[in-house]
Amino acid sequence: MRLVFLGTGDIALPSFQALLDSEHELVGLISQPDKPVGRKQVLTPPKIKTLAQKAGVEVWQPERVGSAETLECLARWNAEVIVVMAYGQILPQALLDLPSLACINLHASLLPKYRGAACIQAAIKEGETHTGITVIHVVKKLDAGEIICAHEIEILPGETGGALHDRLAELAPLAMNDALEMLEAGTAPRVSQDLEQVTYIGKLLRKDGELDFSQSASALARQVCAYDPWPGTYAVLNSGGRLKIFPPVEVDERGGTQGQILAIEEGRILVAGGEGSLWIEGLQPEGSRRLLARDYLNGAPLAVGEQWFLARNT
RNA sequence: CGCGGGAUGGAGCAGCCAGGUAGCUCGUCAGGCUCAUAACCUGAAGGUCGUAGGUUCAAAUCCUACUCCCGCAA
Repeated sequence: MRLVFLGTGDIALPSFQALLDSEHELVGLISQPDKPVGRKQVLTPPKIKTLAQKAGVEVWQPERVGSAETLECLARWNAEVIVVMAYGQILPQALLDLPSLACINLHASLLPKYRGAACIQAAIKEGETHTGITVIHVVKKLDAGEIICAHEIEILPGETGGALHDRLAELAPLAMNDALEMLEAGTAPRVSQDLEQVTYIGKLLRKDGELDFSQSASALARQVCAYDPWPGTYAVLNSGGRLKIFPPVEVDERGGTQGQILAIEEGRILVAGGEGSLWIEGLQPEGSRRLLARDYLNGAPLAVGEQWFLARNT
């Protein structure tokens, strides 16, 4: 089939590569414009753009995907199917109508749960045991289209958002190929999403990584894992300032005053949450680099019983 | 020129403001204690104090420039 790919995020890389390696004719890539990245704000192209250019696939990076030029470009490419994954803009109806067969989206959750941007992290944070890639028809409403197929994987204990992201990236081409085969054969199902089950997850901000120690230790642990490496999690120190917390963390049954140090053993620090407590092993003070709790303790000795993190009453 | 913190033996920090003997908690090594130990005791090794200039009798400390690391914001 004649295909066009819309994607920006790294999670789309394996799927894009799979199309390059396939029998299909990949005629173009639409990706977000190069963006300034990091502290130095260096203008960086999306990796998928570099990959496309190496493979000799035409690339188009519009500011707005609904622009007249973009629609002209797409019309010229004349795709049968448009494949979208982690593109980062809402697609206008005019664009959805262009492909002769379908415009499909690879979404990194088991829809209808976790529509939206931070679906991978949400699945871990909410304590799901499974997640996956869902292939849907793109409609104007975000992630609301009919389902073609879904591939499921188990979320491993203690798995981080980053690790799950990478596994879902590798899973995506399998789901995509299934969907493309069925579309080509004309046997693709169109299953409506159960509206009762719909949840929506917006973009994550750095601020979402703040740990609230009135939450149960298991909820805190899931948050730490889910938000690694982005947006990361931090605790607000009782003395002011922030301390980043990294996985792995371990839940303990012991309880105490929220934010209080209950024990220091084997280079790990046990802090009380709203219910149970959390063993912390990796952390990073402001202005410093990432440390093991063991090393941190050498320079900033903490005592058992000390109120380390701010207790929240909410 | 977006705002801010930092660079001191192998690790994490203090010392800097009010210049004058290199300090703390660990680690390493050796010895001791012990049935034994990651525990305890004793001792030792290990540092051009990020780089380059400047001020001074004297600079980790004050001044200037630079390099690198990090937090926030984007």
